[in-house]
Amino acid sequence: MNRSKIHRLLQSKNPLEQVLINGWVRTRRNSKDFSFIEVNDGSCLKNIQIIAPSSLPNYGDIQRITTGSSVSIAGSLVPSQGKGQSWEIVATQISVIGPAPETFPLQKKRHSDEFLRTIAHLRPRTNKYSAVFRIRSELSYAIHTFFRDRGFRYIHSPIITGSDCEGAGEMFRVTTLDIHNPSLREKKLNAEQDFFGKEASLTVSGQLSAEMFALALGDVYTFGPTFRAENSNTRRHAAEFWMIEPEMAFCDLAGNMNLGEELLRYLIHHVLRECPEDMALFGNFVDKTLMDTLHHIVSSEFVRLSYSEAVEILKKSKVSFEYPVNYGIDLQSEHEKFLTETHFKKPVILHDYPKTIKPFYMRLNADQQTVAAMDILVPGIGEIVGGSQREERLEVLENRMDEMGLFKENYWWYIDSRRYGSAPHSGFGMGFERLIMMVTGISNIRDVIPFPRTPGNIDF
RNA sequence: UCCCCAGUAGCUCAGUCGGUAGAGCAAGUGGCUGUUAACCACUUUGUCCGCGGUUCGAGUCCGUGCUGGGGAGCCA
Repeated sequence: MNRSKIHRLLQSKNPLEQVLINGWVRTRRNSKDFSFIEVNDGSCLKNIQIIAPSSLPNYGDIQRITTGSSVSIAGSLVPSQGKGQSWEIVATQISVIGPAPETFPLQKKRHSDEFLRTIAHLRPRTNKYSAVFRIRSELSYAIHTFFRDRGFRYIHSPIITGSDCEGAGEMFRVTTLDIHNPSLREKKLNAEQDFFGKEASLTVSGQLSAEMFALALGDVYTFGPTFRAENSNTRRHAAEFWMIEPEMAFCDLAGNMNLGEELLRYLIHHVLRECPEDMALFGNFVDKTLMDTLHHIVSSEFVRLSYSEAVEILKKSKVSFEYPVNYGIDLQSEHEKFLTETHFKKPVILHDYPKTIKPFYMRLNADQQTVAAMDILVPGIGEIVGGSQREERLEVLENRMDEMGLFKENYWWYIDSRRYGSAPHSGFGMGFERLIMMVTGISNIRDVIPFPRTPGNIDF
């Protein structure tokens, strides 16, 4: 007999004579002539109720099945006589595959997120975390669908990079040199002896690679792991996270903003439609306002505002910020929060920032003072997307790099793309975990990634 | 890295004015029962985060370290 997923059985239109399920026991209750066992197999949020009649040969063992045990159950799917579920399985055969002794840490009660983080290997067996990771999977699928439908190609940009300064943050060094080897230590380690013959790091962004491919395949995107060695200790930062980076040739800043807005709306719409049960859990137990917030985001246009307009609004707001607002200074978290959560109460796309606070690759505007940058800010999360139109003019790019004191030799290939058939192009990076946080209402990034990596924490 | 808060039973937490520790859940035993995080009764469980100090006496006060959380910066 083939194993059925509980998700399918619960959607059944008719009783089924012979079914087989495998899964993990969530709870068990004894009754007079039988035992109720609730089994979850991860295929959906719901458990299926098993009726284990006392006539089963191993009924004695069945009455001692503990929460967390894995079981295999054969029987028939019948309409439930009790309230609370439409189908249940009357078992004809039950076997315990792997028992869970009483030290099993997950109880039939609510646990704190902090405790569950200490047992990250077991937390996907809870309702909330299984829902998070089903949604994470569904969002990944939707991202590929979104881009494929629009003719984008998926590019696998390298994880290990030799570009020693991509400008997006501190990098993790990659080396095969043995720091425990005293002879090498005495000789002083140097990169020429190393695997690649020069310094190598984990990527902080696939953008530069994606630009090269956009200038060949037209519209491309990357979707992969990204690494930042910043000593960030916040609920919004991880040392290893996933990022989606579309890059479009012959596309300006407005087109870039359109794509970012369209992508966010599409993804929210997708999970609301495809994962209603899991989403209801977050709406009920994580954030009561989640559904209203998401429907609002899907149905209303994002606000588009230039940096200087934003500065004006903040100055006129009469709110006493801890950090004063002034043109030329990057906006602080409290300012972004005011715009998205108090003033507009919806996502805001800020664009055209002063060039002094943005990286070299962003396209210089005609005013010579601002660059064609854009950030999408959402309530509760802050920056979820950061992007720009790229500087496609060779001389302007080289001047900018000189101004900012970069070693152009390290970027020879990047600059080369502006020498041969250069074209206007734009793109952005979207933090995948921040997207999941927005969609689920979960407030800590450590709870939306299977095994989070943060400063001082690499267990599991 | 900086600022603030917390750390007590397996989990979630209470512990008053400084007088050496408690509840619910879990676990164990028995009962009841088409039950719904079942219910009822009884039972077990402590490096009060570590180290040092003040005190006749510290879970409680002070110092320090560690761990966790929130905020800031960096950003996605």
